[in-house]
Amino acid sequence: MSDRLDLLLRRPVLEVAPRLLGAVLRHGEVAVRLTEVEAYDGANDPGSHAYRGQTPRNSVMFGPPGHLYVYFTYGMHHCCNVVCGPEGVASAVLLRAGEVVAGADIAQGRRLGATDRDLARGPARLCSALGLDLTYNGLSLAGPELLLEPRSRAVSASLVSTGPRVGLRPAAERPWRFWLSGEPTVSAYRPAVARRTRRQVDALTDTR
DNA sequence: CTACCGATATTCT
DNA sequence: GAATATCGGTAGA
Repeated sequence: MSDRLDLLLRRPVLEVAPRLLGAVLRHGEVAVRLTEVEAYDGANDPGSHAYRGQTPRNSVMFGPPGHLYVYFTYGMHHCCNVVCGPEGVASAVLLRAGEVVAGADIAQGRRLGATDRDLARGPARLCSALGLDLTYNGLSLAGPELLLEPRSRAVSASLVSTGPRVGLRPAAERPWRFWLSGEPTVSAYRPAVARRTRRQVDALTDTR
């Protein structure tokens, strides 16, 4: 891993996350410039997969920085994170959205029907556009297959917006989502909502 | 544009 | 059994 990437990813996750805005993640011919990320602070963060300790799914988060943590959710989607902090500290940055800056034809093939703007607009869409799934879990971001190219300097703070994370109930108030202001590829904000259970639906629709 | 909802594996209670 | 770091399709304003 380049010294620059290693030094960056060893910093506290709340410093790393905004500094990844504008960085480029490459997988083969496809490259995405990151426009939206979220910080997850391991054992200190009730919203983190690592909050209750190590499991088979989250074990990569507990390893060294500079690797990709990929998880499978909702029975059909993949999402990916950059593991950061020193080994043993299970913090990570969820890659929520980006702009496809190379290999758009390949990304289109993986995201049939999507407009350019929507190719990587959302964490599962970003994974799909880059062709990332569980077989990439734990892979190094220092190449050759996967390469994370950080900016030499963080984007100006005036271009960065922050707000609550998306889709979380625990610790939803923490403003740990970071995005580039005004970028069209930033995902639509959807607050977590408690959905009715099937039983409640049945009770409401019971005619009797 | 917003709102809702189904699909569905893994983890948690 | 229920919740979940989501998305795409549909309906309606």
